[in-house]
Amino acid sequence: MLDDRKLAVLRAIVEDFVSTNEPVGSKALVDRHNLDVSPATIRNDMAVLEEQGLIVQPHTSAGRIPTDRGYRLFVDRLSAVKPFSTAERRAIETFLAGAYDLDDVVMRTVRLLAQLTRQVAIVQYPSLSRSAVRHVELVPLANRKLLLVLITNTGRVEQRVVELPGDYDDQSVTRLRTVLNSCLDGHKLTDVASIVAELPDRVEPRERANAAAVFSVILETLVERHEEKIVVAGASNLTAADFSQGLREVLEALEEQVVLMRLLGESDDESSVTVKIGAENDVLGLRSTSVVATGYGSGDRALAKLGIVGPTRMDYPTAMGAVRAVARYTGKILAES
Amino acid sequence: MLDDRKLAVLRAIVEDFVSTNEPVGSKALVDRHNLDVSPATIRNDMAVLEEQGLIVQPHTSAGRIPTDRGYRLFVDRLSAVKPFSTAERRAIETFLAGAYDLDDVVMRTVRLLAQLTRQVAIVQYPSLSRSAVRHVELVPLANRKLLLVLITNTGRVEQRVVELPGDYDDQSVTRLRTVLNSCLDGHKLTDVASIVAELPDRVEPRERANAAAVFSVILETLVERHEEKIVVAGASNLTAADFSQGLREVLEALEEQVVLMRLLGESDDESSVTVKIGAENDVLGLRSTSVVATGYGSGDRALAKLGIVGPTRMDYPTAMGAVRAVARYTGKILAES
DNA sequence: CCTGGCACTCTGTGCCTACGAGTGCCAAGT
DNA sequence: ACTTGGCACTCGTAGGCACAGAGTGCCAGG
Repeated sequence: MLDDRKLAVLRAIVEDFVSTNEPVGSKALVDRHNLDVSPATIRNDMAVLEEQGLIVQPHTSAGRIPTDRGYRLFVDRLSAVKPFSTAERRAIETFLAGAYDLDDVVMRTVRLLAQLTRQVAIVQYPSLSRSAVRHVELVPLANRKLLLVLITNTGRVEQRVVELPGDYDDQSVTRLRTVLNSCLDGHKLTDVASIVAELPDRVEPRERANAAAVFSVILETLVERHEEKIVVAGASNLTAADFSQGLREVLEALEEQVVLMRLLGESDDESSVTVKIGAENDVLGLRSTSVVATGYGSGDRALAKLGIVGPTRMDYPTAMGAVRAVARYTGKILAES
Repeated sequence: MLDDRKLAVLRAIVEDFVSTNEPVGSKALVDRHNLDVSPATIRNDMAVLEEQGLIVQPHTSAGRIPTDRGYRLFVDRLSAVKPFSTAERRAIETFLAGAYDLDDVVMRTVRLLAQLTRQVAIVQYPSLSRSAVRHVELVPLANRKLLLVLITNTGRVEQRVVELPGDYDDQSVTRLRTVLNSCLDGHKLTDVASIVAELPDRVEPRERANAAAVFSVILETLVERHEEKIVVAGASNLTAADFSQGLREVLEALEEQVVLMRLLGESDDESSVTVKIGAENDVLGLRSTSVVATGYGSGDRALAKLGIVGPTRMDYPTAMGAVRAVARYTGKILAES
């Protein structure tokens, strides 16, 4: 049904349309690619491709453009991730290596990705739920108030103010700090909930009220407050692709943390680059955009995800190459620090 | 030269143009406002206003639109900040009061401001240089590495990894922590530089190398790293005002921290609302936008600034009212916490 | 100083035509 | 069975033109 030449035609249509942003006709195809057939033959092939729902023509007597399904087939079977040259990879690595703390790593990553792909880049902070506690700190702030600082092995610092039901003295704070550190240190954040549940036994009865307040804030911070932090860069790149009137909706969607989480979160395989095309993103308002994403991490396991958002008319091979390369080197940097 | 009626005409032109986005003609003016004169009279007035550079016509035989100078005069002499109703103020207050830490306060503030004004909102984090040290914490991370955590009285937490030249033991870290806290606690960040300069005398000689590394990072963090953090929200509101092709440049400018700093930073008076119109912002690419900004703080002194960015064609009285109200209540929340 | 009248200058719109790109289909060739 | 050339058909785009409408500037009169 779809022989090799028809697939080649589809590939050519996608490539031409991506680079010119104009519907591509049969004559232009045979000229620009060295297909050894006549335009009429191509037209027949095109008719079949259109019947399959892989391409459409915007209006009668215009060239064809790929549909979401067409892009999907292109990505799955007709294209390969474009690898980066060694020079490019070295540039990426040195740029990221200049970062001096976690915030800076994430910031540099998202900007780099936006610049490389000329799309909107989104990067999720290394996830709380997959990292481990490295240190817990309690800082007396004022009467009946403590600042709780949680430091993870990914260098992330979480802070919350705790309001205590009763007064405290320095000794009790020190004791509590010691208990927390000895019990939580090195444990995965996912296990913290069950550990904290058993902690009250290890605290003197008269201090339990205050301790309980601290414990509940820890749980809130780590468990209930699932909103992972996500940063965005390169929104101005959206103006290049003419979204006619959808631009507003795209910008609005990109400001919603929840939407970004869903965009990144739905992919199953964490180590490879996944592509969601057009309506495959069931986010309203992003029906005409594609998402290229992957997981990244400091070791073998993925800590979080990053990716790009752009028009469905996108240079997928290059975008996938950039996402993969950036994810790899960001993970490397995180592992080293 | 500019009598009362001419000023009233200017005011009417600004108001009409802001609400309709169409050049306003003499006939429409007398209809919509109750000026007891004929259109011809208005035309004469308009000619004078145009001669003064306060209004222009986009093309011959079109209505007039205000120039930057026209808006300037309007803001300075023809309009009053529009106060918010008590209901609105209560809504603002309760919305902000729900925040549970500094990040959340800032996040809520910027979103609120964007929503109230339907413009792009920018909020600067409470400035380091005007707050005081509340606590310094040193956390052993790995061999020859410490995590330095600085906590300010505005609830802001700064973190940096310190690479030490030599090994350390727990005791030396504890001593250093004690010294730092006793010397820096409660001092303004602006004074920290001079205090730190004298600190080496209070450290044992064999620990000076490590201590010096920590001191230099403190200085870097507080002094050299001037990039104050700024958050932006409501970029999608830019699509409502049609910037024709300048949209890309505006979006690009809004992603540059440095540009945002300049936008907010140039106003002298910190307690009142300042307005920069069009080319008064000497930032390239923001020539057709206006900035309405003010300082906000937890007490009598301003800690940082916040404001909005929008097209010069903006409802200034309402925008100024919103900026003032939000600044006031955000400051109040910060003072309470 | 205000007002009504008048001529003038634009822009925007609708309509028509011509043109060109591109297709679909068919009959003929390999 | 597939490919090819030819041909008619469809539509979107661009240019030309006339026309209406909005708005102005100016002038003479109140």
